[in-house]
Amino acid sequence: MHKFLLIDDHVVVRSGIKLLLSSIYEGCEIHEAKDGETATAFVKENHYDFVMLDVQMPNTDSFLLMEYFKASFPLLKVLVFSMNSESIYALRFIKAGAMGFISKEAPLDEVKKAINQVVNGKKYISEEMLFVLAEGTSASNTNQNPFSNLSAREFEIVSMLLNGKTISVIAIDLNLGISTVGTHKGRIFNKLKVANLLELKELANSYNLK
Amino acid sequence: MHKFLLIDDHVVVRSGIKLLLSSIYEGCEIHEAKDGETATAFVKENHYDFVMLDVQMPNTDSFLLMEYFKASFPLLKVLVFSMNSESIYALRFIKAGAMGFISKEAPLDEVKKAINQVVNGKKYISEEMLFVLAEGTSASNTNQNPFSNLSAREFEIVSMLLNGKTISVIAIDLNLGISTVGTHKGRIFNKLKVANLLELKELANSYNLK
DNA sequence: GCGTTATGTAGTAATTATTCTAAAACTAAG
DNA sequence: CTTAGTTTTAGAATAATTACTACATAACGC
Repeated sequence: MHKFLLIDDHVVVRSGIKLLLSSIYEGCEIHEAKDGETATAFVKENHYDFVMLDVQMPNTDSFLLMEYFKASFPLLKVLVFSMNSESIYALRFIKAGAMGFISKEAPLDEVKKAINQVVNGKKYISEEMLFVLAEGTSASNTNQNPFSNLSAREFEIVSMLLNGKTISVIAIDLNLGISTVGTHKGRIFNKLKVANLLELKELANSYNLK
Repeated sequence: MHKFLLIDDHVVVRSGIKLLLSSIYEGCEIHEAKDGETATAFVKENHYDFVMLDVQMPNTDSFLLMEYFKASFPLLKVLVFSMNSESIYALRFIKAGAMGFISKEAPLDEVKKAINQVVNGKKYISEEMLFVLAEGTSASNTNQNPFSNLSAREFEIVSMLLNGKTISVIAIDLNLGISTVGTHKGRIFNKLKVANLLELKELANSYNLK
C-alpha cells in the first residue's frame, strides 16, 4: 500500500492533494505536516513512497528542509510544489535533489502526471521547465548561478541596483554616461531573464545575493 | 439543494474546498472558476448560496471583482479566502461588502464555521480580525500597520506595484491617466516613507503583505 | 591568426515616470 | 446644509529611463 507525506501549511491545499492522491491510489495512507518540524518527525518514523513539499511556509525554510532530506534520507523522493510558477526556484530544488517540481497553477492532468512519475521513481520536469533548463545548460554555460554569467561591470551595477540606486545615480558614482549604465542594465535584465527590478531582487534573494 | 461557486486559480485549492463543502452539504452543486472572467459568467447564469473568493489570482483583481459583485448582485454572499492571514485585506473586503474573511491557514473548524455562518446569512469575522477592527476604530489611529493608512485606491495601486506592474500598465488597467497613477504612487511613497520600489517591497514583506 | 562573439562605452530618439498644481467628488462634522 | 478636510483625478512641465544604434576593444574558439 502506498504511503505519502504532504508538507504544506494550508489545510485546504492539503485536503485537495489528499483527495487527488486518494483518487489515484485507492486506500493509500496519507500523513500531513504543516511545517518542517512536524515533517522531519514524520520522516524519521515512516517510510514514504514520496513526499510532497510546498515551497512557501511560514517558520520553515523549505529549501533547507529539502537539503536535510537529501542528506539524511537520500532515497526519499520529493516532489516540490510551488505557489508561484517561478522557475527560479525549480532549478534550485531539482539541483538539490528533488524528483520533480510542479506549480499549483498547473492543470490537474499535469499534477497527476508529476505524481505518477515520481512514485515510479522517475524525475518529473514540466515543459516550460525543460525549456528553461535547456537554455541554462546550453553550450559552454553550465553555470549554476545566473549571476556568474555577468561581467565584472555588470555585477558591479547589479549590486548597486539591488541597493536601490537608480541608473542616473550609478552613472554619477561610476563616472559613466547615463545611457551606458542603461545599456548595462538592459543587458543584465536580458541575461538574467527578469523584466523588472522586483524580479531581479527576487532572483538575487533566491541565490542569497545581497 | 445548495449551490456554490469557488473562485481560485489553483486546482488543488479548489479540490480541497470542494471536498470540504461536499462533506458538509451532501449532494451540493459546486462550480469552479479559475479567474474573474469565468466567475462573472457563472454568476450571471446561476444563483449561488454563496461564493468563495480567493484574494490572489493572476490576471484578476479580486477586490474589483468583489466590488462588481456587490454592485451587480447585491444579495450575493461572498466569503473571501486569503493565502496570507494579513488582516489589511480583510478590512477592505468586509467594507466592500464581503460576508466573511478567512485565511487558508485557519484550522478546519474555523473554515467550516465561517462557511456555515455565511450560508446562514450571518457575517463571519475571526477573533484576530475583531481585535484588529477594534484597534482600527479606537480613538486616534493607533495603527500598527502603515499600509492601513492608505486609501482604497492607494492600496489597490500598491498591490499592483508590488506585483511588478509599471505606472503606465496600471494606468491602462484601471483606466486612469498616467499622471494620476504617478500622483498616487508619490503619495504612497510619502505615507510609507519609502524612497523606491525595493524599499516598498521590503516594507511590504515585513508586514507579510503580498 | 582570424573571424566571431562579448564587453564597455555613448548619442539620439522615443518612451515613461515624476512633480507641481488644481479641480472635482466625496465624507464627515457641526 | 454648509464647511472643512480627504480622496481621486489629470494637464503641463520636467526629469529619468529605455531602445536602438554604433564603435572600439577584449576574449574566445578553431
